[in-house]
Amino acid sequence: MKKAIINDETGEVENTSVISSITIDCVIFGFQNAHLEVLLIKHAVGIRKGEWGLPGGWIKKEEGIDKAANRLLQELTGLENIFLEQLKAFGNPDRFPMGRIITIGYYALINREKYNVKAGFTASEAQWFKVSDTPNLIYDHDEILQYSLQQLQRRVRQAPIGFNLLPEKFTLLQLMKLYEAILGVEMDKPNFRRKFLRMKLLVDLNEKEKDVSHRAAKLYKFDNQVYKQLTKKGFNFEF
Amino acid sequence: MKKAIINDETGEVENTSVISSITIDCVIFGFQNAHLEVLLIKHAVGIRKGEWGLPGGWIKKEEGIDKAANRLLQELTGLENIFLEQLKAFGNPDRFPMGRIITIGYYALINREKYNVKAGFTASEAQWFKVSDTPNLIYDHDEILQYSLQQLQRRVRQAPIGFNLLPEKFTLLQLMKLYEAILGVEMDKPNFRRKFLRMKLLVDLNEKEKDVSHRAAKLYKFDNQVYKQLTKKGFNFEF
DNA sequence: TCAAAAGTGTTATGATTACACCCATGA
DNA sequence: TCATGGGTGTAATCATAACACTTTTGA
Repeated sequence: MKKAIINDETGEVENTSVISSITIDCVIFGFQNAHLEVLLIKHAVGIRKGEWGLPGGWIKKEEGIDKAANRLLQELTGLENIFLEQLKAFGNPDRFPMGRIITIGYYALINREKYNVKAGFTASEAQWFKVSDTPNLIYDHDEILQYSLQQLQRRVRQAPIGFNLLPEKFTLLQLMKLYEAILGVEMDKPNFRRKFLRMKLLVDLNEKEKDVSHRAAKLYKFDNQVYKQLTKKGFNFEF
Repeated sequence: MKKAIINDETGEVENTSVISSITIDCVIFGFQNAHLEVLLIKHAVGIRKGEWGLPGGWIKKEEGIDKAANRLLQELTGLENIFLEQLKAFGNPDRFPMGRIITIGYYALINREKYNVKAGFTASEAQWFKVSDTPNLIYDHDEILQYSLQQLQRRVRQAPIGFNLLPEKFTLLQLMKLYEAILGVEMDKPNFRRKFLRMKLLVDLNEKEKDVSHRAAKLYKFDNQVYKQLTKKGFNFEF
């Protein structure tokens, strides 16, 4: 993590096994109670102590950038094989006040059910925030978060990446709430279910919800194999 | 340009006013004779002499990355206010054989009518290639080109960026050929014209083609102001 | 029996597709 | 007059949107 390597007050780099002019910052999205959330880190030391920012770190000299982002994510969450995509590089000359550092933004989509089992950070250091209700972030992290949201909204229409935010088994209403939360729109339940079922991307698990105080809904899962077979000539997730 | 700063044989950086671990590489697209083209540079010195690659260069210490990309583009083409967007960072540890250098990819769309007037490079150094018929490129530039094509195909459906490749005045068939070239599909002429005209994005110039050996077509222009007014709730350029 | 969400049905409207066909112009 | 592309018409099909309605379940 950043604090172990850079002196946050002088901006000097204290470890020469990394590339000193580039960092990685990662927007980690989760979905809970029909809300899109983001995992933020509270800075423990330095002049920015107590302020919130995106999790990030350095790239090792012999390490690819995707690999570095995966490593950081694994250090932070304890999870492997997380959905992770690069956003872009952010490089305003004044984005980091103690020196010229370009950062490469990533965003990850995680299934909060898995995350809760073994979080790598204590609650005081890392915390989930609703994306609609985040504190002011350090450096240009607000800009990176903003961009990642737009990117998520674009990508979720091009490919079925949203499923990475859901548990393996989910109901159609959960799926609809997910799209509503990401795209910030309201949808029609009957039309949504027909549209999605017509795509033939969901596998009916012949199971039902349990312990709900209303009619139990069917559970589905997303089958990536089926998707790959169907996706010869592009797919559309417009809503 | 790169050759002025880096020793291509040793990989040593001979200029300390730049960030030595990051470069910029730019895919410049043009459109001519119903073909999508890309501008490549022939390396004049070093061990890669004679091979083709993307135009690129260094980022100055006090310079933002978008600004650096714009500067490079202007040095190369003599044009200002070109459409330019970042692709992403490319950072495989072995992408550049003489050291660990991460590159930030950009792509630009230029109107070839304007470019031909005042090219910054001589014909032996810079040359247009059809994207369907490019030579093997140095380093990871084939990967960057490949990615930029996909990105162009995605972006052209989300926003009317394709117009940057056309002359200011164009016919509907030219526009259709552009979409066909970018997306690699065949389209139906009557349906295309109706669909595009229905969007109300084109301004009828009340002018006609000249010197064509068939019925002269109406000329249109794209009005970005109109687009911005219409684009409150997103637009769709699916074909 | 009520609330809450699951799930089905129906209809109007509009977009898309796949054509056939006529028009204008220079060679 | 022919080739070339410009441009209009039309009908079948499909997707979408809006909303009324029935079903299931636990409290």
